[in-house]
Formats: sequence, structure tokens, C-alpha cells
Amino acid sequence: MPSFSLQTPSDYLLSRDVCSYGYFLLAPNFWNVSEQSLARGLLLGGKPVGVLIEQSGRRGSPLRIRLDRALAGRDRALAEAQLRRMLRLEEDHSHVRDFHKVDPRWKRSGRARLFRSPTLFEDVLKTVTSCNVTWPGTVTMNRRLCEVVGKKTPSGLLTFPDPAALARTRPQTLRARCRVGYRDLRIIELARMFAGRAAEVRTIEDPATPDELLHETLLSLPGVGPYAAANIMQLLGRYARLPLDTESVRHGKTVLGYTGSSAQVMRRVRDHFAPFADQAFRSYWFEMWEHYEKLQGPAHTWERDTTGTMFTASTLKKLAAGQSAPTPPRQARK
DNA sequence: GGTAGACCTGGACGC
DNA sequence: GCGTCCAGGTCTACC
Repeated sequence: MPSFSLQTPSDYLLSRDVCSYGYFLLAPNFWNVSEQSLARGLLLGGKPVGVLIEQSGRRGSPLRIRLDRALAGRDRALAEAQLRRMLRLEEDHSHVRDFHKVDPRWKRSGRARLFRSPTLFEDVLKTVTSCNVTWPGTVTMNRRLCEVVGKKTPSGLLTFPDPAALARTRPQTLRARCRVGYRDLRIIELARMFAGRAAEVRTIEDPATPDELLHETLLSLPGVGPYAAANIMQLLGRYARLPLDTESVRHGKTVLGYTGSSAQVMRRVRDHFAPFADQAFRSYWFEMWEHYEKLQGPAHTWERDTTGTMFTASTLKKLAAGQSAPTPPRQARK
């Protein structure tokens, strides 16, 4: 099996830094709990390749990337760039230290990096498929998008659909087979914008774009409102805005002890994290993540098809109340 | 600028 | 097993 190694920042820990955001539970990602490794397909110039990512030994040790087909120079560079994006390998130790200076609560565990997708397009689609739907619905939509529009690698792993393929897909197919509902036309429009590298996409991808303009541009995308725009911003490494949703209200009420209407609780949550300034999202997120781990155990022990499907409001409510969790649904959080 | 209602799916619940 | 209710963020129409 062809393989190569990838250097990591001195504090990098695969199990902690992958299992840090719910997208690690969404297809085509597959976190193998017993092996503590991540497998998925990547698309390199339209051609699929399966990758298996492992880290043996201590934090900061290099990653071993096993491939299910050999890669030539350019494809190898493309694969490496996608893996670096997904694993946030550009966020080095000094970057992590900056966050821990603002919020020292996470210094001991070392939490700072948030898992994301190999491409911005996949991050945008994963965000759009997490809106106005419960978590099991997001899980289903991503799995079916990969099964129906994604490609199979030589070893049978799946890739996330590329924009060009999704742009060619009929809305009825997305609705009937991928269960995306009314999101069908919005997803196709997004795919067209990314496939055609629309001006909006170039603005969003440009690291020099100021936060305000980035936010406005994201809001102009189909299917992207205030929650999705703020979430895509954190996925781009802009942590000042909070993607406030019903989970924020639940966190505000159950963990922070706030009372009042949803709008009032949301305002208090936003004000609570305002002192963390441009690190607000990470403080907010790791507080919520710690709460999930208290209820479900460490994230690196969550199986995609069982624990990973259980993040529904009612399950969390029951778990928080100390009741036993119900049997998980057949199919396999943010 | 603020608000009400439609959009669609699937889980929960009652019978 | 079936029917009904409800959760979930975005978008449009309307005031």
C-alpha cells in the first residue's frame, strides 16, 4: 500500500484534533474508534483516492497517510494540501498558544484545533445540510450525497461530491435519493457557483477579505443565513462571530443557567463570549463540546453509526436529566 | 426594520 | 402500524 508521512505541529494529537467538531462524524469521513484512525476518499482533479490517516505514538509525531492507489507528484501535492486543510495543520503551536492566552481553560487538554473538510465547498455544503434539520437528518443527507453523487475509490471508500458533478445533478434526484428536501435547488446553485469559480467564491476564499465583507458575501449565497455564515467563518478560521442556533439556547439554559425567551438567552450567550473577542467561537464551542463529552464520553470513542447519531435535542435532554439513552436510530454533531 | 408563515424530513408520541 | 405533532434555519411577503 503506497504511503507518505506528514509532519505535524509539536502539540498535534490526531484523536483530539479530529474528534473536535461534528463533521468528523459525517460521510465520507470515517473515524475508526478501535484503530484511532480516519479514513475517507479525496478527489484529486476529479479522480478518487482513499486515504487512511494514523498517528502512532506521542503528540507531535508525524502522520502516516496510507493510500489505496499510487499518486504522482502533482496529485500527491493536492492530497497533502487537502489533508493539511482538513486537519488544520497550519495552526501551529504559537497559534494554539494565542488561543490559550485568551482562554486558559483549554491549555491542559490542548484543545484548539477544529476539524473541517478538505475543501471549502464541502464545508459550505455540510453547513447548509445542517440547517433547519435535526442531526440525524444531516447525517443522512451527507451519507446519501456521497453514495449518490460521490465517487468510489479503488478500496471502496467514498468521496464527497465535487461541485461540477453536483451542478449536473437533477433537483429531483437530490430530493428523492439524497433526502435534501427544499434544499435541492440551493445546493445546485451553490455547486454551480463553486464549479464556475464565481466572484463570490473568490472573495470567500481570499484570506485578505475583511471579516465584514466576508460575512456579507456569505449571506448572499443561497441557503446561507446568519447561522450558516458565522459557521462558515469559523471553518475559515475567523472565530469572532458565534453561529447562534437552538443548541446555543440549550447551552445557555442548561449550562450557563440563563432564563427567558430564546432571543433573550441568545443575546446573553453572545454577550457572555464577547470578552473572548476574536477567539469567541473556540471558547463557545469547546464549552459545548465538553458538555457533549460529559454526556457521551470522550469524542474519540464515538462510533459514527451509533453514538454519532444520537445528538438530537431530546436525547441530549434525557441524558442531561440522567436518564439512559434510547436505542440509537439505524443510520448513523456539528 | 421587524415578524409571520412556508419550506421538508424524520423522530417522538399517542392510539 | 398509522396518523399527528414538532424541531430545525432560511427566505419571502407583508406591515
